[in-house]
Amino acid sequence: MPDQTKIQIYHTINLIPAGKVASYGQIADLAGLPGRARLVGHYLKQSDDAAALPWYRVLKSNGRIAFPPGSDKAIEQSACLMSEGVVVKQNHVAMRTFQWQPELTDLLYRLKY
DNA sequence: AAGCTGACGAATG
DNA sequence: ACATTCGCCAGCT
Repeated sequence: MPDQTKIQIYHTINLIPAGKVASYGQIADLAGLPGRARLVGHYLKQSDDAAALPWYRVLKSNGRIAFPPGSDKAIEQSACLMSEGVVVKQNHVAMRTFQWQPELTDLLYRLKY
């Protein structure tokens, strides 16, 4: 039996739309695991591309990339985000404009009608 | 068993 | 914007 919480977390990460980002804590919350941000990082690390997850869309709550500036991973993540239209400057993203907001976007969509 | 280490977060100075 | 402190807890010494 696979770990249920791990599945929940992977599933939630898969819901992040291209061109948007989410924080580790946000993923934990949406997966029903409030306060477990570190667990998200933990499972994301061990996943190692077998799951084809959009790991690069997950950032720290303050918009910073979780890797040291200039590191291979940081550069890779930055490149992936830029290719989706997310503006990355000095290892950080403007959460105000790029953070995924599920329920709010849902509301805006309904309000069109 | 006890301590440390994290792809973290929020609050505080 | 940066550092510190504390909360969090699965996995490894």
